[in-house]
Amino acid sequence: MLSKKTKYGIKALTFIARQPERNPVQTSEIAKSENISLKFLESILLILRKSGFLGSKKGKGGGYYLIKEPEDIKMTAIIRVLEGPIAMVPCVSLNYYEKCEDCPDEQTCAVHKLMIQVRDSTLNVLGENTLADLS
Amino acid sequence: MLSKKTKYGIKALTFIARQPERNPVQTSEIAKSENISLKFLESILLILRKSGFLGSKKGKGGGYYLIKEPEDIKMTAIIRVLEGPIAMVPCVSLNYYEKCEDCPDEQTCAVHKLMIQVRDSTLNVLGENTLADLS
DNA sequence: TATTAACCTACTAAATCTATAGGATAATAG
DNA sequence: CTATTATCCTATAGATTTAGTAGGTTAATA
Repeated sequence: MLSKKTKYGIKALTFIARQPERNPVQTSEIAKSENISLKFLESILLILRKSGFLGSKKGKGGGYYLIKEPEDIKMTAIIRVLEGPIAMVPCVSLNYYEKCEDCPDEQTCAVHKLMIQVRDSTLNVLGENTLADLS
Repeated sequence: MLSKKTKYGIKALTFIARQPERNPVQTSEIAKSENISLKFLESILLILRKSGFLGSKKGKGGGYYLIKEPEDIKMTAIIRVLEGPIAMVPCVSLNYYEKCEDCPDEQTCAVHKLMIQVRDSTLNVLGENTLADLS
């Protein structure tokens, strides 16, 4: 299941991407429009800024704005930052690999084999979609 | 992320499916071989029996056995029983649908559109794989 | 100088996950 | 009939994660 953090993050990014001008959008505006808790959204946008998706401006007329073009932001990148691994088991994760404690041999593990297929098909979808496709 | 419950369940089912004879396999044997807590595994196999994947026999020589042929057991069915919805958001789940509280209109929701694609590609993989493919 | 809005840290309530405990039930062996 | 075996069932507990709240600091603008 996708966490609310990730869900809200994607919604916020598409909201910002939809703006006609590249003017900064305030957190409160997004929170109100998308029915998201203001404080929770603040923390999410902060993560997205720190990880290079957003720029920010303080004070009146401030807010968050996209740093890159929407078509250059893949959904894989957003989800990896907010949700973590895309794979359903750590032992098939490309970016967050971890060995399974219980599993003596990955190569012969049934779950491993299956989850590689799931990962690849998911990566395919998320890699082909950009923020521009969602806006 | 896949829960350990689901992971162990799949491992146990493939273990049972791999048996040369259709003789019952004891929980303790699976637990030992697959490094799974015995009591935890007991509860998992119980679920799998109650949901129609396994039959059981008590007493000496007892254990669990497959009711259907491995090639007739799709991974979608197993995962839905152990993990719940395959979709990443409830609002695109086919078997566990729920409306999102925050979302006024599903049809225009960016997350919704994206997650339908992810769901379909995942369903495709899990629907084409059966227990026989993993054994 | 006042206002605005991002920035930052810490905390908390609730839910979920991963088991564990302790026994009840039913089948088989002797 | 009795002991043994292995499934069956309920309750509970510790750990982790999630989703959010509280309360303030910093920096830009008017």
